[in-house]
Amino acid sequence: MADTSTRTVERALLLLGAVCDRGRVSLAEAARDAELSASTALRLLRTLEATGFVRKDDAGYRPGMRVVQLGAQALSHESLVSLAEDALERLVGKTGESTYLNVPSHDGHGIYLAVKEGTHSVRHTSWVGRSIPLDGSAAGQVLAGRTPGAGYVIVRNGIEPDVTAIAAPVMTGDRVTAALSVVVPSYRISESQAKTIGMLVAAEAAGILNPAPMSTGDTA
Amino acid sequence: MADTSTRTVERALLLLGAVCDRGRVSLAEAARDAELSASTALRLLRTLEATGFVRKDDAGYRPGMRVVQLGAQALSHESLVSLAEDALERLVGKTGESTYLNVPSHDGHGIYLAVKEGTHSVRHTSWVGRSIPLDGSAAGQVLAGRTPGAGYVIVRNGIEPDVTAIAAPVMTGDRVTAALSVVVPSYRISESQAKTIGMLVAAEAAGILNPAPMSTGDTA
DNA sequence: AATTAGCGTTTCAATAAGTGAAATACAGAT
DNA sequence: ATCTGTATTTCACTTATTGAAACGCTAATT
Repeated sequence: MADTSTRTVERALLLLGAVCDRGRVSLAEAARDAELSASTALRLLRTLEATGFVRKDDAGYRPGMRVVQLGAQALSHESLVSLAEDALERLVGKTGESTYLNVPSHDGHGIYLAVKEGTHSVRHTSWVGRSIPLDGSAAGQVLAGRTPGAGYVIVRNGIEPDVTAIAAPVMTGDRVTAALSVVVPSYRISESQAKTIGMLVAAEAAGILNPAPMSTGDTA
Repeated sequence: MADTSTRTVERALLLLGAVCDRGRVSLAEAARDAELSASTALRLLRTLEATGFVRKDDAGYRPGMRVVQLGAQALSHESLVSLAEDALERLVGKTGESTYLNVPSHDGHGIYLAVKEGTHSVRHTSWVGRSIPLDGSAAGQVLAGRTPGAGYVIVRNGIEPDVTAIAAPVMTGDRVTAALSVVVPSYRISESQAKTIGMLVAAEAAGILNPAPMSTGDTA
């Protein structure tokens, strides 16, 4: 078990994660986050800096261009979107309603990263990349980490009148990466139907980054 | 200065870059790309895998969720979009036309990641996140790496009739990260005007990830 | 069928490389 | 003037990384 890991690299990546999580950290904070001595953290952060994965300014360390670049590449290529599309497809199949994948964008907004339109002739419509305010939307609450114990959020007639949005978090570890949501014309859905869909969405959302158990194990 | 780096980490990040660059690599390819011995590459890739930065399937290694996650975070926070917005602003200022930042999306499409509308009352209009086919569009050619020596691409009446698109690549090293484009109603622009704008766009695009020398230095 | 070529993987001894406590310097708060 | 927290450097210790070599495997090649 121990020989599969490379401690130095693990630590560096941990540090990178800490920097990206917080957006901006001081050396001491990062070191505490990653449980490293200041000197080690400093050395590793410098390596990350030299490779463009973090940038340093007066206030501390911040995510670097390389992260953005690789992230954009990966995000584009497939990954999240393609993984989510399966889930979106299934949700449309089961509900007939329009389904969306949202990620946080800048400044209190999120964007629709993937869209799968519903099959009802009266349905909610949006487009990939549309920006929505996080405040007051179901997806927004989810992305803000304010998902109640049930695992999903229902917002009736929030930002958009006449529609009910049901969203659940796509998690990576304990971070919310994206929100999966179903948006339904309010007149068509009862409270209990909404809850049923909520559980559906939550289940699909949970499966996106934690793929269902497969036979291919990491037996090593 | 050289001792500020941590070789193991550098190598791991190099490997990560190789994986993300190609989208999917075999161990041997990655090892060659990073100029590492197979055994070292394997060990490092396993660490990256264990931390979620790469995933492994039958076909090889691919970018992992962590990359997507951190990338999305960083990308949202600011970085590419906010950096590009300066350039977009300047282009609108100089041309009066709508300007866009495009990144490759999945399956032969790209999306508008940032938009700055022109000031003319008759102007091209689109929205953030709109998906466009890469094939036949100026941005598409740029994103596909098919930018001619001039450094920009002009497409007249391509996907959308009546409009002329002028795009240039946003590079990171030798990779195309995004495309910066200006879209103009064709009737308003001559061939030579298009070329002038082309050079403008190319210059702005070049500056986005290779910021121009500024007075605000990182004096360290 | 036998052979070659390439890949993924494991092993292991050599040593290169990372480690962290301690010391230094600095800045702000008490 | 003292204290607390930070960023940084140094250095002896030794752990953890390294890469050649060997292995088993699959897919072309002869």
